[in-house]
Amino acid sequence: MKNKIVRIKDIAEKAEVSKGTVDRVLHNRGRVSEEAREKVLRIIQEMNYEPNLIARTLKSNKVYHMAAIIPDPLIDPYWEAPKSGLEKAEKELRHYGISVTSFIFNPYNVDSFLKKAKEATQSEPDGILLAPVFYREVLSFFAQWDLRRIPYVLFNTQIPDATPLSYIGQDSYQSGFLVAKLLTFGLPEPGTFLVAHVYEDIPNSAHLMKKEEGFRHYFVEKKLTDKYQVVRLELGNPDSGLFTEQLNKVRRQYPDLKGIFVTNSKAYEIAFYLEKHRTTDIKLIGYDLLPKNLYYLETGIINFLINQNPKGQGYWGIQQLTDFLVFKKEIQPIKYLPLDIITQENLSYYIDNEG
Amino acid sequence: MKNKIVRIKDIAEKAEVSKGTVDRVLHNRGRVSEEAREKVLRIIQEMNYEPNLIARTLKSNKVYHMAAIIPDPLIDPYWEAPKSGLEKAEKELRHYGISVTSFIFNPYNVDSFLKKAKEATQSEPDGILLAPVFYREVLSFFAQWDLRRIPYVLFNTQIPDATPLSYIGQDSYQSGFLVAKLLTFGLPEPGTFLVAHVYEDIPNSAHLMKKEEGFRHYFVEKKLTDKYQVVRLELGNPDSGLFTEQLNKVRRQYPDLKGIFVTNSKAYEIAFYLEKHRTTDIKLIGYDLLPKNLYYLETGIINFLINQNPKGQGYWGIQQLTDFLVFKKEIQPIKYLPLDIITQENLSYYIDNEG
DNA sequence: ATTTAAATTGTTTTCGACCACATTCTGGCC
DNA sequence: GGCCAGAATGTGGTCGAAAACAATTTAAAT
Repeated sequence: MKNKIVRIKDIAEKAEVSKGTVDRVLHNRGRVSEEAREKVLRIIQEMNYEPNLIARTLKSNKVYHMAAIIPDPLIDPYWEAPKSGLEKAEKELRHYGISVTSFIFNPYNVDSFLKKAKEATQSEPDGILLAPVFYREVLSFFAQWDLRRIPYVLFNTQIPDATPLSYIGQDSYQSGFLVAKLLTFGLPEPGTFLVAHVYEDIPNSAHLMKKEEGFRHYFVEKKLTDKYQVVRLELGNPDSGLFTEQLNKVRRQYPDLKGIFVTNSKAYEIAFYLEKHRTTDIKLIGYDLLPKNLYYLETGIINFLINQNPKGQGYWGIQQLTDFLVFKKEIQPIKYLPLDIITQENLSYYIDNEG
Repeated sequence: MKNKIVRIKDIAEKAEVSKGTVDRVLHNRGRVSEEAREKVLRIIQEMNYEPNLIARTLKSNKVYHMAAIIPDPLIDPYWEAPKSGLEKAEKELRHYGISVTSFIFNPYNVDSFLKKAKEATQSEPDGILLAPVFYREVLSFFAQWDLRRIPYVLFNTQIPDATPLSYIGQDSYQSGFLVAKLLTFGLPEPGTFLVAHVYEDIPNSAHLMKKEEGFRHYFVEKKLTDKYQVVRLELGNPDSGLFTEQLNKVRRQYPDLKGIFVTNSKAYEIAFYLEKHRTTDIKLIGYDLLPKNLYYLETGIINFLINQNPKGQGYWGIQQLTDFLVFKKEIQPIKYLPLDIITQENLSYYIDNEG
């Protein structure tokens, strides 16, 4: 009953070979006779051997350098969370020889991205964690890294034509689908919904389009297209007068506006507008637990937020790279994080909690 | 770049003593001259030494026996998840010398619980994980364990008069509060809500009362008591005819019944009833991602489920005990798990995912 | 049959913390 | 000076996996 822990030595004894031979079989190195190989493999199966990761990492105290290429949190506060997540992972994994260097670029400036991605590549890292916000520009780097056999993990934005070690983030399509459900839940009368893209480079943001697609598809699938109408709006810089004017126009044009779906983390900009215009009958759903969003969630202007768990994305990104490089585990190519539905009432359990 | 990892040997060299002396200083054992002690302590500070946990746990191959006292999954399928969670933790932590023995009792039989709890205590475990479903009976065990200095972690049910190492689970009050929000979200007309306790020993289930309390309090706090009415019902064995009769009676009595809140994982029993009676205008919210619940979530009879993350509760319970016993970490006395809101559209990301 | 290279298998050290054991040092006493 | 207790300090083996290194066996060539 008491399954004692099986060591290489135990296998060696049972197979009547030396531990050197077992080691060679385990790692497919050196030369081993077919006979010995089979016997050892059989006994490994039988005894259900699992290598002791503690001992393994103690021995090979190699240092793994990882490069994290992420946008500047000072420019867009959304990126604070992934950064703190990867820092948390680095701290936990330091004893496994993990060291992370951040390369921080301006998310509104392609050249800044190119420069930092180049620097990161030149630092010859053992692994790369990347938020690929510039769809077109990132492709040539993928080619380089593939060539140099540097594993890279993407997060936040899913890129169709890439074969990263892993993608970590949400299923954008499904998240739009979910938002549609929440906005229509319990609504008796027909009306109009607005999909708002706030201050984004839309052609370069495939994931935002996926969200809209999922949103719209909900109405088709549930046969609600007669009852509800969906319109879209691309909003510019929130600090400009144009922003307000665009929203005014939409409200005039669709007096039966029932809800707004903000596809990125800037729901607070719309909430600010709604508050100023004392509009309380329009439901508002957006993404991410930024302080400004939380403020409007508390006041009730934002009804729900979808938590993209950005901290977790940074954290799991480093974890995945470590699992691959250090522990040689199988990596799932897509790690979808859950679509957490956040409201005033369950908010506190998602803040500064969870890996 | 001076990130070289500091070892005991490095400190010994710098302090011009042997590593034995450094060890004695670190662990306050044996005798060390005041002079040497101070010098070593100073250098430990200077070099910012942190012991290598990997090496430490490799050496000390002590085995920690943990006892998990949990209800029988064959009697109530809810308990499968915690069991699989703690098994997952055991597997991950086996190399740290963690071994878990389960003591499984019948959740509808006090004597069975007493017997198993006694057995567990007699096995002299290094730590205990417990689902304290019998409020009164468990108290004397707490006293025993406190006396014997056996750390115990509670999960699922919070017990007011206990000082466990840690409680893991949800805030029951807040979860009822959240359900009220969801049931009333977007509802224009007034109506009645039913709090249904299905087949439970209510006086002994303080956490279910907490849920009801939170639920009712929502209406008070939001000043909705004029608009909505809340009634409660304690239902017996779902297999009996009485069960159906009770529900029939409630529906006759409150024709404006708008929603039902099932306080435990047995929402599927009510869903079965609603389906049979072709009732589609009553919203239904319950707990936990049991297969039967998921079936009715898919068909739309259950609108939302609150995920209590029972697998995570088992998992984190063992993790907390390990952090305490093996890694000597500080343990937070309450670890509230998030109140995950589950609907058809985000369900898949919560199933068989996550630790 | 002897030599030799190749193929196979065995042995030993290393990683860092820990701990039992061994050794050296100090001061007090005859 | 010599002896000894007790205080202070040093040494070396252990954990399991890994990998460098050493030794042995096999098969082919002369």
